[in-house]
Amino acid sequence: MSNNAPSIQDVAARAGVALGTVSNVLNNPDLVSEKTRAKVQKAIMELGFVRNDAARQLRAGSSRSIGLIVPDVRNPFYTDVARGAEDAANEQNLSVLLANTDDELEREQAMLSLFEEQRVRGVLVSPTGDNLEYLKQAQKRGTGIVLVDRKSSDFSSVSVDDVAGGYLATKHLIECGRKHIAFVGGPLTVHQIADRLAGAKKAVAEHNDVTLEVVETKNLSVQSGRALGKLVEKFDGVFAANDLVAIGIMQACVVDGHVSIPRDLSLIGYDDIDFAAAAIVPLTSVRQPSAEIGKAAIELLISNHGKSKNIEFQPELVVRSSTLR
Amino acid sequence: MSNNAPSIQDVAARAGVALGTVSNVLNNPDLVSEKTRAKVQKAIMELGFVRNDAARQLRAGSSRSIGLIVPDVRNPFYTDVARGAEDAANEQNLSVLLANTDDELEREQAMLSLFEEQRVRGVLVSPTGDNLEYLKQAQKRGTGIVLVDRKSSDFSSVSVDDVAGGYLATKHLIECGRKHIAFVGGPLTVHQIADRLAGAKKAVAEHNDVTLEVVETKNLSVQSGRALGKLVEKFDGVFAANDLVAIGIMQACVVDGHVSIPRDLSLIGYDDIDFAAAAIVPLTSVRQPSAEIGKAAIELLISNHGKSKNIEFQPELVVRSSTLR
DNA sequence: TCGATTTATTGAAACGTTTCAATACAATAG
DNA sequence: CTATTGTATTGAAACGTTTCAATAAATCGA
Repeated sequence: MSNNAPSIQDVAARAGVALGTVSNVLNNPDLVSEKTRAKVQKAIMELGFVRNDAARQLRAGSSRSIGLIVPDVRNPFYTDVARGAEDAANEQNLSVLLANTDDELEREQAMLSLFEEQRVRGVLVSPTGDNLEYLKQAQKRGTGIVLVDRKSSDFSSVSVDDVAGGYLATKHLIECGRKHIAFVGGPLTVHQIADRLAGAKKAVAEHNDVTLEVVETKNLSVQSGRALGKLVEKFDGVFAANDLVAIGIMQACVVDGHVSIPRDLSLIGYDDIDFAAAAIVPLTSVRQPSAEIGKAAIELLISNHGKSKNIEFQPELVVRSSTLR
Repeated sequence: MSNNAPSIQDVAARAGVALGTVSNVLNNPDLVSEKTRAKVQKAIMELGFVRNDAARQLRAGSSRSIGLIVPDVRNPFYTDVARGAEDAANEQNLSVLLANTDDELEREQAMLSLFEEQRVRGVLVSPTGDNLEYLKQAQKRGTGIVLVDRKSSDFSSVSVDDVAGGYLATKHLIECGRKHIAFVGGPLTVHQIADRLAGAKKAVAEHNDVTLEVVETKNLSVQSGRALGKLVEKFDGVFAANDLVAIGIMQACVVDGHVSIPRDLSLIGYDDIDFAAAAIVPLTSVRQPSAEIGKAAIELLISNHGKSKNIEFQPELVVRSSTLR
């Protein structure tokens, strides 16, 4: 930015009015006579005046942005959440700024600090780690925090019942007649993943001829799934902790060639992203209402008057070819 | 944010030092003696002080954020670009804030204004429309602008030769023996799409027994592709303007059932997103170096001293099953 | 015509930082 | 012991808005 951007003062001088009048044109146009308003507008145009938001915020105290911190922008689930949040925010004339942490706690904290320093209206965050202490600190300082895709009694939150989702998925595999099931995903320290696994264990526990094995991955990317390669051959059913991993596994099977889905292997994912339906073998998945999650989170943030509130959606099984018998 | 967040003044009082010293602890720690620094740090902790970025920026003039405006966050191509940009920015201790416009010019302008008012370090933008006038205005006002995935002599830019890409794709279809080719995508007012079409026309013009027909869509989403349904039956080759549309078309064919890819129809997409390789039929595509584009754009923005500079990458054909003969 | 009311405009004060010239103090050299 | 240099600390000024009490101008009623 050039060092001498025109200020409200400059506009006032050029329009031949007082500085307060320019401010009124900007913020309370109906307090200003039509004639004066026109003069000021003209001066604004001619000078190319752009309001300095830093000064505005400093004086007015509040910002019109909301921060959204996600662990992986490349996961369509999160961009779907973001779209839902955006739509809800735009209705209130607020903007959503998206920040990516790449699963790194350090970046998560840096982004939170950035948003706190910017005094955003609030922050929606899908925390990657298990320690929410620093989020509590932020909340204590007065920053509105809403947890997304994660539940905690200390914050408002919008989540999906991941235990139920894991149970649904695994029960479906069992109903397809599968006996040797693998749960693929990680790191297991991630809450959502641990919950999905818990649900899976619950379903398996109801049948004493079914086994469940955990194959932990570094993260939930297509690459992680693909890297497993033949590892899946010893199983007849795989529950992947999200669709990206499932798609990766599917790619590995196709390259390998001699594992056929769903004949040799039933595969189920999680999230039901748009691409699940378009996969090599259309992927059975557990649907989370992503856009609604984003929308609900914004509403919670805006209406939050002290009390924290937890919204939990129920997941839904979407059966496609990858688990047909 | 609670109305009375502690200020530097409060910290100074508590630590028993002057306000300027606190500022130095924050910005020039080596100017402050170890003893004093410790006292101040302690006070900061105890009060839960968070620097007010608005005030900081107002006085210091510069921000540490860069805006990135994309037409569609749900298109993996753009999130890949974002990741590249982020990585490059983080190296310089800068943050990238992502804004989505959903192909709406109005939102594009609103987001640009937001970033301008925030006096960001610069804005990377992949403009949706054809009229770049308002971007020129912003540039004239002093905001650093770098065009992404779009070329113009008025701005620095990082683009890919879309005419060459369109040519590559179409030539490949022709080499597969296809005679009745459809170009699917839209709106054609979008520059990239028009260029890809131009490339396609060029390739077709070299053969007098090949026809090219344009099927215009409202946008480049999976839904748009899927909505076409049987429309594609009259062609034996389809060049989709991006992978999302191609995947949608593929879904429609699979549901329909009696169009087989690649036997009846050769299908090629554009962007080579991760999911292309994982599609029902692995999708041939034209690869754009997305992360490199983001990285180059940041570097251009940072090093931009007056002169505008255009970087153009060359696209690359990635052949998969959807166009095997 | 005059006071009362409404409407439009004014400009000083405040927001919380960074900056920087001024000052205080400590260490060193002669 | 003084002069010089270097190191730490200080606090007023400035950044560009919004806010708001005060004033000016216009309108109205009788």
